[in-house]
Amino acid sequence: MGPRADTIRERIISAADQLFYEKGYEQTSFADIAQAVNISRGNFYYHFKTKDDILDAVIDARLAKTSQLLQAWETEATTPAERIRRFIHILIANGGKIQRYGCPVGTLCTELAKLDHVSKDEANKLFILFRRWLSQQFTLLGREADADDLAMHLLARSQGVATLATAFQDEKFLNQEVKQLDDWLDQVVSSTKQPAASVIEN
Amino acid sequence: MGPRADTIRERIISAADQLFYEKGYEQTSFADIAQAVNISRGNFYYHFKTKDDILDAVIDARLAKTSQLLQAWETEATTPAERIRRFIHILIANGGKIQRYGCPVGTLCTELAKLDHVSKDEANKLFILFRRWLSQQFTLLGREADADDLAMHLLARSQGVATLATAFQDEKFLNQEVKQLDDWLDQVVSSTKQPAASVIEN
DNA sequence: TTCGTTTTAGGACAATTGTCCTAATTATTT
DNA sequence: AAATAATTAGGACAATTGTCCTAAAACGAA
Repeated sequence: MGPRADTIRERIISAADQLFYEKGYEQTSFADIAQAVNISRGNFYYHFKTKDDILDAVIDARLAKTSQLLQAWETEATTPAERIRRFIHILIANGGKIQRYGCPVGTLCTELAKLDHVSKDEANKLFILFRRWLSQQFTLLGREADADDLAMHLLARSQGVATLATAFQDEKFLNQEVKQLDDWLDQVVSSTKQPAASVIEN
Repeated sequence: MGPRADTIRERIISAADQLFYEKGYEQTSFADIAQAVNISRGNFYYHFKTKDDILDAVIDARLAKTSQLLQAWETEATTPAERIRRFIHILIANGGKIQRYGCPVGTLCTELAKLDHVSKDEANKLFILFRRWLSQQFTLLGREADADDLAMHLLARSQGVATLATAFQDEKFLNQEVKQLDDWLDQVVSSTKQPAASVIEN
């Protein structure tokens, strides 16, 4: 495959990734991507046969990047609560882009669902990735019983905040909701008897 | 305006409304709408000059329909808490469609935001309509201080549930989250001193 | 250099897009 | 019945879409 770090193929994927996010998948044309990468539209076919192929490559890239991010959080943050908080705070870290373009995961999945696109399940894997990871963190927190429910709940809350932040472009609201999520997490932590790590009995 | 109940104009708006919801605005063509209404593509121009004109008409129709719905809730439900609960439960009432196409308000606003469409502010009025109405109900509940925050919070929660319900097609999750919203509302009510409405005793 | 492979640019292709015009057909009024 | 207005169908229009072909250029190995 591509050992070199900056192959044309990777530059195409990177440009498509950004454009799909900012303009949406259907609204982004071959011409748009070609222009962004500075290659001719004809040459495009050499690297990707169809537009769907690009989409799949972009989703794969996002999956890899997300996987990497989650892994980094695991090494950077020592406690599961801290890790979950990292997730919550991407709402602020990416606040500017979210206010302009929404959540990259949610908006893509919603668009593909409406199109009934063949790759919609592939895109949903991005959600699944976060879901599994969050679920795992809640389990480590000692909430194995409802870890997945908590993960889904947090995912939903984040999605909702992102959607309204896009519509209203309201940074105060965004910060407010993040604070509430922080409080919610604190409550989950404090209402849990004992972290499961290194604990013998439940 | 149109006194007759089933003019071609209204049938166009109705068909466009549905198609915009199911396929998205950009992904819906003149041909799609013309076929749904069973008129020729050429004739279309007589009723609407541009596609943007249809969008504006659809948004206006949705605003009117939403306004009517909220007003109906006000007469059907006597207490503000009951009215807010009506809002929460559209997630279940429209559950099937939401799982397939997402929330009609959220998905339209997000799409228009990404397109940076001229009518995006017009579409956002749908959100504003709900926001104001919910805020008013929370005020009646006796929460004038944070009524708007509560309204935004509830809006966000609903949007998030809708987005994940679309991605995961999970009815159990949807019902679960609605129950949590119900509980949340109960808590808001019980933590409030006195309803402001003309009630003598609670 | 010469050969063979990789990569490129340019354009053809049919289909579809939103928009717009015109001639014919209805419907309404006189 | 005649005249006027409202509504329609059909198609033209240029632009853009995703896809695909081919000939030239760039490259690397011999």
